[in-house]
Amino acid sequence: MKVELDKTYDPAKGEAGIYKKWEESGYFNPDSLDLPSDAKSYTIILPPPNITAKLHLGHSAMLAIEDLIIRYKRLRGFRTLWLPGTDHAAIATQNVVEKKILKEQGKTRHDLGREPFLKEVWSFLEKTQGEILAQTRRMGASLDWSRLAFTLDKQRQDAVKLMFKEMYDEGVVYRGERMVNWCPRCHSTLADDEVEHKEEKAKLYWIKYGPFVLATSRPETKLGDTAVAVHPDDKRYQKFIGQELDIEGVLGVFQVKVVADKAVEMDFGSGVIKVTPSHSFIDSEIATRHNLPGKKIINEEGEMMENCGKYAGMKTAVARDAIVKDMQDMGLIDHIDEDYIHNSARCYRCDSIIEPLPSEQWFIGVDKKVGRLGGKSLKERAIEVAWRDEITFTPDRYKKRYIDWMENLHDWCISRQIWFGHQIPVWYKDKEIYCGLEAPEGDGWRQDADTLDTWFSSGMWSFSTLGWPDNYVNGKKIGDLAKFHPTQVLETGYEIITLWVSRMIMMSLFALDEVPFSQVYLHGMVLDKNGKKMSKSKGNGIDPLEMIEKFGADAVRLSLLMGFTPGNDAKFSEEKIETKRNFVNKLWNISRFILATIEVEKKENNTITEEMPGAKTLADQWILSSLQSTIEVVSKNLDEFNFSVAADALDDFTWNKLADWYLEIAKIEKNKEEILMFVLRKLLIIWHPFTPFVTERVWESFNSNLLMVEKWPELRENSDKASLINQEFQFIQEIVIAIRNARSNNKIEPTKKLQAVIYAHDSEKLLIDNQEIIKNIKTGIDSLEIKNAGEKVDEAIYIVSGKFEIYLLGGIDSEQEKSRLVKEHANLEKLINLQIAKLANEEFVGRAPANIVQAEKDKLENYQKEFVKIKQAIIEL
RNA sequence: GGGCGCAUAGCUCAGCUGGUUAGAGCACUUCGUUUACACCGAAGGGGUCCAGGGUUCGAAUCCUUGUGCGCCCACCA
Repeated sequence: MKVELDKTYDPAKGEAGIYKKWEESGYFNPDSLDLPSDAKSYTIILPPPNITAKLHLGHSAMLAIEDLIIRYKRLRGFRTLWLPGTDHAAIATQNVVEKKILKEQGKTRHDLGREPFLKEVWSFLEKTQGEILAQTRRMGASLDWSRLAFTLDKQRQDAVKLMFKEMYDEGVVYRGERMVNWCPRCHSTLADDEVEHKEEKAKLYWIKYGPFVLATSRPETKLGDTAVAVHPDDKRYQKFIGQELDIEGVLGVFQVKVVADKAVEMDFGSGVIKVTPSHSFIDSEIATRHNLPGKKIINEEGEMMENCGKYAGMKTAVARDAIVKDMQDMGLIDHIDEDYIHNSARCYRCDSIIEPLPSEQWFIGVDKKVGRLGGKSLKERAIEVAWRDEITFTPDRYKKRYIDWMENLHDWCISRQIWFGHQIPVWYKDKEIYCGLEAPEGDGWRQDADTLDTWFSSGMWSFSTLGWPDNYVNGKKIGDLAKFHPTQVLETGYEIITLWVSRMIMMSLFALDEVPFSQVYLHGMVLDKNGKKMSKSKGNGIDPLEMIEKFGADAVRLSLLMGFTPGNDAKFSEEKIETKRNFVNKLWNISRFILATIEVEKKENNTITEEMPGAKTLADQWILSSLQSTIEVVSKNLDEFNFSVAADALDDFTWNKLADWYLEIAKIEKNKEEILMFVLRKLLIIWHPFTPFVTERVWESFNSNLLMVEKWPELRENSDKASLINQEFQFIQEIVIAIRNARSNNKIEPTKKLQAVIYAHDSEKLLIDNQEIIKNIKTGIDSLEIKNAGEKVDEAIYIVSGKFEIYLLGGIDSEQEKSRLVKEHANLEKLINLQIAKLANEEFVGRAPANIVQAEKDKLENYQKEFVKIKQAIIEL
């Protein structure tokens, strides 16, 4: 039978059906793959998207890359597992839902209360999670849905509790009163890397402070001052160091001590700073070094506390104005800088100004030496595995960034005063404290109200998804954990190295004493066409679903895979997707043409063979050897994560070699069914990881088995013959292009036939063997004479190169022809002079390798030959 | 303040360990409905590879300085 494909590829027509077919086959699940028992595993755990909103293009890029890797490895015979999941994203989700209920119901979470609020959160996330999973399927992601996980489902809750308890028992998790980043809006602590620093203009107040004048941007914190500090080497203030001073303040006179500390910069301001140990990180450190008391004056609401007299209850910003006014009345303000630029710390989720506060919180001690880590700390082990290349980074510059960041890591504050998340598994009763998986027996126990930082649970993602702790018995991995951990590669965005990658490494080392993955591949950000981050508020985003509907999932995938290099951001536009849609259609039409020329019977494993079909002509040999080297290049670059390079090579083979040349030749030489079929099969297989839908759809038109689990073509060295074949075919191509060029140049009607005489120097046989190609492949030659050499032909268009001479009869436009020859002549003259100069340079001839010098000599010789002939032709014209 | 990245055709980018007349796609010009594809085909125009200096027989490629843009980290009261 003949297979007939539609004239243009319509992605909408088949994508959903194909995805369903894949899913129903069960092959997304590695347990269903038909593999030898010793087949190696290849695992990627999907970075779980936050359930705060539906997916954006960045997620699509991630899915395209990971699905590419997984499909490639599956075709290569690996036991591939790509495990899906979503992230509860504690604080982010809570913020979104808080905004939602405020808008819809006019209520805060406190109006609702903990349980009703959490109910709202769960119904919200059910909806977004559904959207996210649907979008993921639309991209064609071959994820094992049977292992779908959520960072806050029952299994993960159990894992988190146990992890917390084990860390608590080892003393890695501890509770302590420390300075924390406090977001008054979220009413919670934040980790250091959840704080963003934004440059902005503020006022800098120069205030009279006892014998000093000093600068501060936060005069209201004066109420919490317990010292002033100067640099130990500052000559101006030597005599004050160690003194107790009486300072006049808005609430009366108070005492401060003068201390000397190197943290103070002499050149900034007046070189004197007021020290507010309870509301500044730097001041807190100074206070610790000098044993200074702290005085807390701002509460968790961001309000001045009762100990602030008449300012009590005011928000800090209000109190600041009030205090400044009072100080002015008292003559305590020296002057005010109105446009002082400084960095303000803000919450990465709600943009509120961060208030540093002392607070009792839970921490992970990254410097705590741990028995199970061989007496080393989490930090030490996490750095060590990178140095030893137990984990490698692509691009490798991120290894340094990772290590730098790790080395500066402070203890990680993990408790959050929000409701949505893993509640801390600790119970209190009077002075007693209990950490465990369940509430302790007996009355009067009260569970810690706080929840865990979202990165605590996502840090466990590599192994909590694979069945830890159930699959970890007496220090031995069993089940999925044994089969799939450590995973092979973590593919994620570089912006998340510190937040997530590092946490995963520490958590896995602690729980299993092994790395979570052996490679980290980092992709860049998808920017809009002006190079700006896409964001909802800017309205410059592109909705992936809309693009899929318009151009198809394959086109969207290709547009995110090509033109992206590892770790670098890339600009993106709808036009780019459009060009990829065009390519997908080209691939479809190549298939359409081949299938239309061939009788095929739809059957299982349709005539697939590792044996190359016999090549009858040069073109046959050429396309087969090109295919072979393309397979090599694509495989190598996929192995090295150079996805764009791999796709470029495939694109070049498909369009420039197969479609533009071989298919045209097939129309001329005929009887190529076997080779066309062979090439089409291989082509569909190697394109499949990039464009799974269109390839599967073509495949299913003549196969009853699935392309998805086909076998990747074998790699073999291209024979020495390949380079000769290539050279010979290129020779034919040069002649064809030269003839077309001459036609175009002389403005010859496309339908007008020409006569040609070719002097082939020593390649007469080669050209005669391929004369049908030369005559018919868009060259319009009706009679062709080929000889090794011969007489000049009059009244003909003359084309000369180092390798051949062509005379074209029947269409000459003398003017055009002359100007073309003159141009060519001038160009050659330039080249010849360049070569002569090069070869006259004794140092070049003396020092450069002999083969390079010889090549340059040959080049010159060829130029000179052409030059002479062209000169002659111009004269005669 | 410390670190990293980028600078190549109008646009988006390739150019690995230095060696053809520096490439591709889009855009542009001319021509084309020869039945796979106009989401196409053929031919063509377009670049002192950011600037200065250095290494080398030879530099877009290596070193150095500078300029411009972008990012990360730290942070100034």
